[in-house]
Amino acid sequence: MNISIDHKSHIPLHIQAEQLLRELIKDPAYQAGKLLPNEVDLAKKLAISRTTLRQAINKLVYEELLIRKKGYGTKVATSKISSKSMNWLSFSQEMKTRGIPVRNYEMHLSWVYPEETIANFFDIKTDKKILKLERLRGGSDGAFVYFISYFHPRIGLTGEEDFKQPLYEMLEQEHSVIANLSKEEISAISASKFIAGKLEIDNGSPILFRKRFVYDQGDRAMEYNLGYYKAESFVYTVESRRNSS
Amino acid sequence: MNISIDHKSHIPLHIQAEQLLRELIKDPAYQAGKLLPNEVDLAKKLAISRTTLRQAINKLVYEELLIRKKGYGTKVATSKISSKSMNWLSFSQEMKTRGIPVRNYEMHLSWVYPEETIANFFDIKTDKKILKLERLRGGSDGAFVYFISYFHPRIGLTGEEDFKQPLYEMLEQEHSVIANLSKEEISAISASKFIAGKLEIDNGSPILFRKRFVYDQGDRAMEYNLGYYKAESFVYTVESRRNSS
DNA sequence: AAATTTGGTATGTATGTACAAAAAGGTTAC
DNA sequence: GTAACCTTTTTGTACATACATACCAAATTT
Repeated sequence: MNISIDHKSHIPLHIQAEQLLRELIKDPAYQAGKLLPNEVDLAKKLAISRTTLRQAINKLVYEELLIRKKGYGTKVATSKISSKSMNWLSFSQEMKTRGIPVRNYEMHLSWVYPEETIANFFDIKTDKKILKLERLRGGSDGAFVYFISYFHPRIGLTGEEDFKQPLYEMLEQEHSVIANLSKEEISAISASKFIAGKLEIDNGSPILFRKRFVYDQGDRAMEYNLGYYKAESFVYTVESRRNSS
Repeated sequence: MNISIDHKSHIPLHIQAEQLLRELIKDPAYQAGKLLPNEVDLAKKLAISRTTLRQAINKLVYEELLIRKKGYGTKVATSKISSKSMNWLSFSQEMKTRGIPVRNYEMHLSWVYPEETIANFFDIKTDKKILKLERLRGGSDGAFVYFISYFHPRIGLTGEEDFKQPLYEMLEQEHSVIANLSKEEISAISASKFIAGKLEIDNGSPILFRKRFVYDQGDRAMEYNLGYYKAESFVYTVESRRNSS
């Protein structure tokens, strides 16, 4: 076992050291809390400089796999963090689980020149129009969310699709595009005049604002979505668990 | 402006450099894609070594705020989704990853009879007082969040603990209670008079409100936490992936 | 005009060195 | 006993230096 460092390899030493460490800390003894060899000794043993070794250790420290303590040593973190277990739901599905029937109050399709941020996200130029979908949606007693979606040209949307059925199902069936990864930013903002008008609330009322960056199976940007939720009517829930081992 | 490095300060140079960079890249010119000054020049200008500067840059690269290209330069990442999907972070940790030093503006401990909802969550009676911790926290330029925490009596908090250090670390070390599961509800609300007063904003301003139910390793309720975030100052990020793999 | 070479620039890799600061454990004095 | 001090161990901070490698653009050749 006991892999070692190959100085003649074209693979950088700190990368080799990093991989070596990853293997090393799989040892139950280390998982149980045993201290790693100290930096100076380990560097000597691997025949690399302390600086190079630290480069490797630092990476694992950043990933919260290792914990270092000055004057004490380095050990494997007791429980690493991962907050998967996520709620990957479209709006329709979200509402269904809440038992609320969805209604579309307004729908508007248009072709627009993308703003800078969107063009950057899609990695396209700003001189080519893309499809913009706006929807005012809610339950039986009124609208409570305004959505704006932009789609990557790669998908090949014509604007003739049926946007009344669940969006992601349609994309999957009609265009073989599967949403795979979503990065979301949730914040609170004041309602602009436009949004306040749509949601029929006072100007400046609190809005739960959700930006959503959606990627396909190849982790390529596919949709940029903005959601403006009427304050009282929407709660975003997140469940995260620490997983030891 | 143009902050510089204080060699006499007790704050490590690479930390100073890191904060300086964080400020620097807020400049719209850099956000637009302009290249940062090259390492050698910048190090010279700041009167620190290239190694030290690289330490700072590396951290931002890890956070996906900066992108470096060999033979080309360093620029601000285009879609700066603040990465790190881990919503499992204590407030102190959250701030640390953002490079904002935490300050406690107010702290108040009290023993109160739990409200119905809290008693239900903890599965206790309402006639026994529990510990309530209120904290007004923020950065160097003002408070931006008001926290209210209730703790399960099982933990055995006396109120004499040091609540200035990171909460979950303290609980783990002093009371061997490890937070394991967290369910969160995020919504937007209007600031009540009380909260508006604490955060020094107008009555009715938008607030990002986070309810947090925290469970220990045995999935037993341990903390009930309410967070009122000043609107502009906090964005909640979530990253979720469909697991078809 | 198009393809290729080359040089300049910037980051990437790697080492050696020195001292600082925190933690742990042992020693001494009371 | 135990509190205060000292010593050792280990990570933290910081610098100077050298060469490697990728990217870009300008000069050169085809």
